[in-house]
Amino acid sequence: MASDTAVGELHGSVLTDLGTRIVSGDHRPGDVLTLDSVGLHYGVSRTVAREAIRVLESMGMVASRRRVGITVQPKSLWNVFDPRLIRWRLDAGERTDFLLTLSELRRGFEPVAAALAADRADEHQCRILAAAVSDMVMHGRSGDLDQYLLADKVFHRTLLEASGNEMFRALSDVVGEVLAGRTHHGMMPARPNPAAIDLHDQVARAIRLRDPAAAERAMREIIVEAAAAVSEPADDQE
Amino acid sequence: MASDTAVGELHGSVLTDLGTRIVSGDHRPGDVLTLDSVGLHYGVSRTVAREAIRVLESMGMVASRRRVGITVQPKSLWNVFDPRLIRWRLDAGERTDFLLTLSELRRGFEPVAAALAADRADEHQCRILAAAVSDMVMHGRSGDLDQYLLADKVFHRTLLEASGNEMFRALSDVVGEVLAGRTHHGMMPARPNPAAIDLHDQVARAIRLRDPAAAERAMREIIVEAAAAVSEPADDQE
DNA sequence: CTTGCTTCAATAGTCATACTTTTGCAAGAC
DNA sequence: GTCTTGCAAAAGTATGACTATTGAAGCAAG
Repeated sequence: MASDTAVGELHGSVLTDLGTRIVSGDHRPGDVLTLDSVGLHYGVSRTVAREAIRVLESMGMVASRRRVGITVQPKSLWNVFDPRLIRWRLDAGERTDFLLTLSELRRGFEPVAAALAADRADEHQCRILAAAVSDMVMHGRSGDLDQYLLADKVFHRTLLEASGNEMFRALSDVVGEVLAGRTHHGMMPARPNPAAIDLHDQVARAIRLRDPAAAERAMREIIVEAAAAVSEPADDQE
Repeated sequence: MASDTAVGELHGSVLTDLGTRIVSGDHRPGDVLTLDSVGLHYGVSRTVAREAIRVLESMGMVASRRRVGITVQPKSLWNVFDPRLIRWRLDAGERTDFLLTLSELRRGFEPVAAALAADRADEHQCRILAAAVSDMVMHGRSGDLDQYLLADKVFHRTLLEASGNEMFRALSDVVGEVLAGRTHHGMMPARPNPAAIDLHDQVARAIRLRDPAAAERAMREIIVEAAAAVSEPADDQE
């Protein structure tokens, strides 16, 4: 049955499809499914349907009750930090709005992560940060936005790692998505703002010099600069 | 056998017990289970065992592979923002360390949430904030720490709600736990610092006056004050 | 007409079993 | 020593039967 798909992880595909449909508004809060309907729809056994539903339930996206069925839950109950859910929402239509939400989140934690990194980063991490900045300078000059983005991601990921706080580390992908979203949605000047790169350099230096306050301050300015760049997209001022 | 869940939710109790055991180090990363062993251990069918494992897998805590079994994953792969996981870790031995991690997180996002709330809070939320502050004053004077904690929680929860950012809102429970942890671990002076209460008042006022910068600044000072209070526990200076 | 009780049926929850698929490992072939 | 082959362990899937819960309809009493 349904053997045209890669066998061995049926529950996974059902989960992904159901999750995507809920996120995209295909199934709306209050809608009711049943195990049988799910099994029938996807051509899978109840066993598989149950496992997919169980995971969605653990993400707060559905609730299942006897005699009633499986109810899609309101957004306010979702585990919005679940990486899978974040992925689905980025892939769905609300991408731009959601990127804004994630940006606000980033604005909150990244400066603090920088401060912590200034206390805790090791030699190796400091070197990676410096190298990333150097790459940003190079690819910023040449105007290679893809390579620039890559270096930018390495910088921020390393910084969050160096913060020594596992919660911050877990948000690396979020920051990566925000950065990627910016470049891939024309919210980036054709040539990265040298001032922004300089701020990254300041952060890296402050971390190496074990100056939390300076690191936090510079990181905060990075975020401010990014927000400003978004509001006035292609305004060249270099 | 973790009977905190009623019958009819066997998978839930298995899940809770397994999760707790993993968090508490009873099962360590690299350890291998099998569905049969789980089923046997808890006296449940493979179906139920599978569902519990599936959820743990979705939390990044285990990975299951054919012919190998179910492997406990290293901490670095866990979905550390999952509310259930947070609960388990708070209940387990590493409570104090973990509260510190959460405090750092809070230090990051709560000032930003305050700034956003200054833009977005509605009349009703402003009133709740003011009422919470007033309660804090009252119970702070009378020295009723439990009631004080309650008002404090309401304040912060309302503020995060008012931020209008669902990610921040989802962290309400984390902040609540941090606050509760502080009072229940003797990290609180016998009588709350009046300066701290005044800072809460400043935040509430700044939000009502639509002054994001002031709200953010005052909230940041609240966090600083809290950190200072922890480092010098019973040092009365009122 | 309203209230409360009873019955019914829909639906999730659980279990046991049989079968399929993948894959680590060991034994043998070269 | 390296490659191939085959075996068995374990998860993945499917099915059917049974249990438990519960919303709702129907009925009875006030």
